[in-house]
Amino acid sequence: MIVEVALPVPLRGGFDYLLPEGQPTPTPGCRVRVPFGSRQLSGVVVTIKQDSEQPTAKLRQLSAVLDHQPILSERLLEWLNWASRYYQHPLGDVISTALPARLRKGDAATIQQTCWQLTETGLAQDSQSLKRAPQQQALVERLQSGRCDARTLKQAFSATVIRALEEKGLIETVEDEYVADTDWPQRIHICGQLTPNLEQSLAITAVNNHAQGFQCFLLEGVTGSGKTEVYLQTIAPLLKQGRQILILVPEIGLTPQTVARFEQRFGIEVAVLHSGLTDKERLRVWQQAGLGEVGIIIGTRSAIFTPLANPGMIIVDEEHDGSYKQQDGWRYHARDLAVVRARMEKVPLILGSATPSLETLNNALGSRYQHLSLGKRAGGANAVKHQVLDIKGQALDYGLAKGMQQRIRLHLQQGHQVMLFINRRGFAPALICHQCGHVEECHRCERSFTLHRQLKKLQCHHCGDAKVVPHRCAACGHPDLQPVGMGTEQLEQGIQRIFPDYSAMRIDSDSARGKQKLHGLLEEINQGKSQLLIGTQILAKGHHFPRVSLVVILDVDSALFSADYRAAEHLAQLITQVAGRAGRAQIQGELWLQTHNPGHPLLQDLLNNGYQHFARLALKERQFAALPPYSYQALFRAEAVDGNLAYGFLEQVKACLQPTDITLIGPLPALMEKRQGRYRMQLLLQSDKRTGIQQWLSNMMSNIEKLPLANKVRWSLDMDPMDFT
DNA sequence: TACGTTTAGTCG
DNA sequence: GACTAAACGTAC
Repeated sequence: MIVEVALPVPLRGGFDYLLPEGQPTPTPGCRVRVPFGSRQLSGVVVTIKQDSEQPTAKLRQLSAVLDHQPILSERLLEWLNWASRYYQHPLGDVISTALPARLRKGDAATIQQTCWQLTETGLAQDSQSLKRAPQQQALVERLQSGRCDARTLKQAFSATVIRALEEKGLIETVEDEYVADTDWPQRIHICGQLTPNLEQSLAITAVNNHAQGFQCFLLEGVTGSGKTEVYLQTIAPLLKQGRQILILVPEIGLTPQTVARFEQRFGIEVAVLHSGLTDKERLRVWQQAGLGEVGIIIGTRSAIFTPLANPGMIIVDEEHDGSYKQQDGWRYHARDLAVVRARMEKVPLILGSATPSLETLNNALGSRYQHLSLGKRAGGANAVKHQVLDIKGQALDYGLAKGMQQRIRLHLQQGHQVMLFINRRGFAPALICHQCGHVEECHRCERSFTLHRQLKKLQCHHCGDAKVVPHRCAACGHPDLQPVGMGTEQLEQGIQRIFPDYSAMRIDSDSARGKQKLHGLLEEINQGKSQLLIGTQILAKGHHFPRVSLVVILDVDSALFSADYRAAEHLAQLITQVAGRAGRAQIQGELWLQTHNPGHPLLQDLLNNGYQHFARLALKERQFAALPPYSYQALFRAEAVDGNLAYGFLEQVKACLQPTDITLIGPLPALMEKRQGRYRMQLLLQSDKRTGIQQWLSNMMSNIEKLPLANKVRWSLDMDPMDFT
């Protein structure tokens, strides 16, 4: 018997081991401990086979089998196998990212629980002898029908009763296998269900009609159109059947309110997976979900790996959100993995967004996904008016044109709140010497340091390096150092100067360090403590600001002319999301964009015709330029202290490619050419057929790994890259 | 020659 | 990725 094991090492393929005599054969999905070089590693059994391609002499024996039951179901294992091939990432590493840290380290996968049972004397004794202690008598009688776990017993009997019987030697504790508690479907009690409007009804019916098999839905609904209500009503019948629902939300969107809404509607506990959990808590949720003890699991990106005993549906909320893409190690996209998982589990998948990604929209328009639209804002809130302000040749105070200042004042005087967006943290993005023009730069990234006045520091936003603000120019020694450009800190200070009678609040990742703090600040905003809100994108996600009537985006030009072809899409999403979160029925909301290019066609289209129309136009542009989703990309990244090595490696990769239908672009320097002291190069593969790239990669990856420069540079492959920094 | 440091190669 | 043995460099 040969056991093939996937190990958490950056090497392709499994490793074969011999099963020691007398050992029970582990099934695929079980963890095992194996000798690997000079150390012991734990991995997961992938297959059991009769013979190995390796010479038998080379094979070593398994050290131990860690699980009696597989911790990964056959289906999950098959899914991860697919993912490993699709992303061209080693299976061992894929499996290890999919497992909770505790299981990776080899902790027990089964839950042990403490149970009470009668001792031998307890069994022999007649319970009538305890007549004078009715509680104790009841307890003994309860245990006569079998052991009972400590938690349940504590609910029925006081600790004193238990202790008394223990001291009498009638009962004792014993460690026992945990029995899953799966009666939550009976506890479901639907409350507070809203009457759906026509569009919501249509969407709910459409999903219900396909609830028993795989079907992918795009639920495109403007903010406030009641997407959540559709989720709630489509999952209700599934939950009642005891089927589990997995919900993915963006990192920033996982709020206690979201969780509370699901708990209130169904009256059952919702399991939550987010970055704040300890390893132990995370393992517990993983186990509960796998045993079928929880009906609803809400989590961020990595929650897609949660096992489900009886899956009913997967929902990816705000599917366009960038946080679904893992940006290091195995660069998976949780939304894309969700599609494949739903297909394998034979359950429906809902992708929800007010501003769907062009990839998803394209799938919906091409009928691969069923397209459901919610166009009306529930509760009759007015649509926010979009307008542009041409700032060509205008004098700006802290980035604000005079006309804009007047408009802001108008809204403030009406007692409303005003929100200002700028895409830069800190005080100023650079510090320049007024005498010689020298700019303070991070030597590891060759980018200017951002000035943080509050922290009294210069900080590199690319590597996190920080130093104290110098008093003199490092080049000429002159003390006249001036900030250039503007960030949130400076805007806050400036806006306070222009509007001294109103209070300003800044919300960015500096001021809102820590999740709790962000929620606190958002609370304060909605209580009306500040009238002027200054922030970065962090403000745009997941929160409503009913008192805000005016939103200003200070600079949209950088996105319109970015080297990243997705920048316009992301800007449009930001603008639409922001507009959707401001204002309410009684207040006519306004959104203003300051730009030097008021006539830009995409901007005009967005303003006049809304995101839906813009997205279709942007898709046409992508099609014309043969960009995703009309072509498929894979990106080789390489970095090294010596830029020539990174370049040379990618040249070697390029040389592996025979002329085929794959277009190669590069090697080119990354958009951020140097980072943390390393030069970064990229080689982009593009093809109009996904299979073309896939085939070439699966044939070539092992050759690429053996290239002479492959272990001299740090390199990685990014399937469906989302950014080119 | 003894020691610390970098590098190439391997892992079943 | 982590580890080891070999190669290399340096001090005495």
